[in-house]
Amino acid sequence: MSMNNFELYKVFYWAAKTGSLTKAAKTLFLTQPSVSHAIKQLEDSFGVALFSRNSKGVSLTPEGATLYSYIEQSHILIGLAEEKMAELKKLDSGELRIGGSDSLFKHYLLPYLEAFHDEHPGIKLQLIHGTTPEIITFLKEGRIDLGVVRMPIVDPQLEVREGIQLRDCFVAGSRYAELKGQLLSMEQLLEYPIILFSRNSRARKAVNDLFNSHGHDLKPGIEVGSVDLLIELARKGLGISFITREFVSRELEEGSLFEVKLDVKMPVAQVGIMTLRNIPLTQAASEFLGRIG
Amino acid sequence: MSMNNFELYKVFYWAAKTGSLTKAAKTLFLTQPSVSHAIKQLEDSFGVALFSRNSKGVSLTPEGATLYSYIEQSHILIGLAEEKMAELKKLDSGELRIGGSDSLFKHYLLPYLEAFHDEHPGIKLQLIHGTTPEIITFLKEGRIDLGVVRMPIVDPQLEVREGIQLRDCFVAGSRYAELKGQLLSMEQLLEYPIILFSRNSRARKAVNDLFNSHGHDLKPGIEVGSVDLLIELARKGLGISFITREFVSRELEEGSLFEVKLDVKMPVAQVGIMTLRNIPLTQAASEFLGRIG
DNA sequence: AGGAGCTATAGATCATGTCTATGAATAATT
DNA sequence: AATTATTCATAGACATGATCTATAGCTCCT
Repeated sequence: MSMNNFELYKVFYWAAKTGSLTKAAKTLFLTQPSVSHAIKQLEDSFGVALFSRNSKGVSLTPEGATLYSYIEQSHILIGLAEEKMAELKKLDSGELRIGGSDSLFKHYLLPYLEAFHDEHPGIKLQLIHGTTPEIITFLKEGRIDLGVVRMPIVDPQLEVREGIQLRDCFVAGSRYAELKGQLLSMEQLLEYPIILFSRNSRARKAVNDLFNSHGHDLKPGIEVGSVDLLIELARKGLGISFITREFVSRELEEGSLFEVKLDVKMPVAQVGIMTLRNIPLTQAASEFLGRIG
Repeated sequence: MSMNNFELYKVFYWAAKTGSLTKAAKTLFLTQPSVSHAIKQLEDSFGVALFSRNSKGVSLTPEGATLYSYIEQSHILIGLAEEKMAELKKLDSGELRIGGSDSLFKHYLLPYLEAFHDEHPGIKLQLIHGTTPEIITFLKEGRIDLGVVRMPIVDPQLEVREGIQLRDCFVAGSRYAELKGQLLSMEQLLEYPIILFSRNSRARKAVNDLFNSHGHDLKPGIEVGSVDLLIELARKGLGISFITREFVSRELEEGSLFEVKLDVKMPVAQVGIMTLRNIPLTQAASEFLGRIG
């Protein structure tokens, strides 16, 4: 296995393509003797003449033509590769794969995603939703570039940046207008029907723990599976929803919902943006990260 | 247009393929720092990380994987090219294109062609027949590697090697047995029906000139278009054939034909093997030339 | 804690690619 | 026919840059 210096093939390519060692030299910003020497090296290594030299340049011998048919392809591929890398660098292509919960996508990331997409329409966006442990698995398997979940995350393989702070709260609609401005105790609150996000969500666990630690048991009247439904049901007056305040900021502003304040401090949750420690980010991911931070 | 040193891609290929800079270094007979440095150059040139370094080697980033998909192809092509060149050198493949007359192919080149083909069955043989000027044109157009014709050839672009000497003569079959061993004059010969090769052949022109220079006119009783027919008709007794002696050596030996001797010196023709001056020969052609010479 | 992997970094070295200068051949000028 | 302008080849000097040695840092495993 001899294996020539690949650089020689670049010289050969241009010599063959231009039909002139002099022109090849100019193309490659070399001198003509350098090109002459490079071609000679190739010819010596193969023991075969690649060009016939005539008075107005060079032309390929049959063997040279055979070689060229391979090298041309090869050269084109490298050219494409270099173009592609430039594209990736300029964020004209590539992809950005983010894992998280649908509600975080919608209520937290959406504006960033929109801006990013506007600026880099060539980047394919992929949003993968799942639970926090699922997201972590995806990240470790290399299926996503970023994970966006609620803190705390403790995993030595992960590097976690802090995102927005989420403050959970109870909200109600006009049906319970009498509670507006009041400060309720847990007991008082528990007399109303409560709407909670279902299952294994971190927010749900946090609020249950909070009530338990005060000797109460928070049992929902209604359990739903989406943040949108939490909002909708609260507006319709079916109960008091436990929800992340940032997700209902619009409704709170326009007055279709108001916060039901408790006399205990509500838990604060950090959004964490996870990446794999020591694994380089893609261009797209690092650009996107810069925007969130 | 920046254009990296292609040699870097060779290093990148092996680093990606082996998943280890150390292994790549061993493959390339380099040291690990050299490989590390080469990869760094590539990464700097693209402004993108190509590998993530972990404790047991390296693995491609998405950008690195993109690059690899191109470089792998490119590398494979160069590998194929180098294999192909080795094949051409070893005469395991390639082609040999010879121009000439059918009779020269059959009666002069055939044994060489057979031997060459036996030894190098991978070489595709191509025989192109035509008149001398046609052969010369083919040669200059690069459609054949060698031309085999009768001398003299005068063309500054051509390099001519001498091949076998051809001595033309008249031959007859048993029908004219009385002429065997005799020395005829031109007048005497002209009383017999003469069989000549037709038209614009060089041999025909030579013999006509010979007779003209002695004040005679050689008019054929029969004109044929192939050497085989010249032989066949003479054997069948339809006349006396003018033919190249080397083409009927078998018949002369076995006695089915005998030479009709004239009292004038018969012209001698050299076979010339033409190649283009200053144009390198293919491996196959130069090997073949060595055998003829 | 120690060892055995791995890669990164710094700096010295030296080989290799590149240059200059020149020659030789051919073709187009004059 | 002599001149000029191309082309590529060759030789030798030079310097760039690839490669090496030595070392450090990190992670994993015993």
